[in-house]
Amino acid sequence: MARTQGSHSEITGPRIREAALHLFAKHGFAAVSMRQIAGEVGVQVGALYNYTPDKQALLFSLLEGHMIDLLEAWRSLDTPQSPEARLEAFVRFHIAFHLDRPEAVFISYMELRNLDPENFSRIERLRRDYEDALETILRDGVAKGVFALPDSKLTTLAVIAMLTGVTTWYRPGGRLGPDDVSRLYWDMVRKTVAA
Amino acid sequence: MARTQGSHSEITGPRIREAALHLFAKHGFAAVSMRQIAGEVGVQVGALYNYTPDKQALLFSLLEGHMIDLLEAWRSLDTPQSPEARLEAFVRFHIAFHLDRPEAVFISYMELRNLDPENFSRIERLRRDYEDALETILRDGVAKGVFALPDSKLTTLAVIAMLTGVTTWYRPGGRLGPDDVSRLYWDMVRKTVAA
DNA sequence: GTCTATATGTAGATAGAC
DNA sequence: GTCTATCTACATATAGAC
Repeated sequence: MARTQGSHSEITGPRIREAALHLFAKHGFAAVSMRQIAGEVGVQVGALYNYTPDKQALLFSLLEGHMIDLLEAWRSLDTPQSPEARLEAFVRFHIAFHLDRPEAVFISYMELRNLDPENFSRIERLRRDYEDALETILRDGVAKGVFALPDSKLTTLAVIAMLTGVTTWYRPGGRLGPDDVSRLYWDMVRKTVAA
Repeated sequence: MARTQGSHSEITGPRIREAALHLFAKHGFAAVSMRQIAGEVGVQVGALYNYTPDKQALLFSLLEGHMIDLLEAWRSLDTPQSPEARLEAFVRFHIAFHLDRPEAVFISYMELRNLDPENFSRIERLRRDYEDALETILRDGVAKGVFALPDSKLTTLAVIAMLTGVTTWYRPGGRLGPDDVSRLYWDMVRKTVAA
């Protein structure tokens, strides 16, 4: 799908990122060629290098963008006071955010090993920041006596794994809608941490 | 690391599978070349094709072997009568089995999309068999009134996601040993399904 | 900013000697 | 059963014209 020559800087950049996100999610970073990405966008392969220095930087930028979006979205949310209400807000936020961008979630878990070491560290730092948000809620609830958990770090990781797992089976138009899913997961989390 | 010529059929096959498992887990299927696998084993690349018709078949065989091992191990376990005891047995089994072979677990989740469609279906069928084992326990507990869950399929998937998540952070010699981990996860699962 | 052409390397898989 | 040599295809990335 080659395109006639011309300058399209404002739209080509985002389209490259979208195409890369889509293809990386479907086939995996290593299995996707720059030519495939170019083909999906409708440009020739050389044009991609006006927008990214190399393939690795393109992957990193997608993963970093996703983590920054996640943290920003959570921080800009008006969170309630009580630990229970804050935990419920976190559960519902996490599910809604993740169901909204399954491809970004997918590559953010799957393609970590294709990052070079420095890029990997940066993503891990962002991930830890997000985990800390949940752990803080849990610790606070324990301190106030409304939650009971033997190990706040392990519970944090277990809850996030459980919630993120929703993206492996959820399909729009399926038996359960997003609100059903949020409610059911919140039920489970609530019981898990209950005092 | 080339090796002098000679016949080693009894040992080369397993060593190829080990090397492939290790390299696929570390770098990803698509990022690993047949030459790398041969190098790790200490043979030349042509020799690999005495043991697998192609790279795809090698991946499938690793994933299928893992799922069959998992199902066999669970089925050969003497499971108790009561739903609570059976659920506890499942949780402890799942964690012990998964902590024992982190690389096979890892590629079994990460490399599904690199299977061709028919191979993918076969692995999915085995995975569903395993999920059914847990769902049967949960349904039984609900019928007997000892568990309360709004949706046995969703709870099945949530519990498996939570338990399998242990492989993403567990490291031998870390703060928590395998028995600690099993106990803590069992605590969480028990509360989640409690009536 | 995009194109075409290309440099350079490496991939999966096979053939035939030993 | 393994080796060496090779076929064919495709990879990332760059140079220079438009």
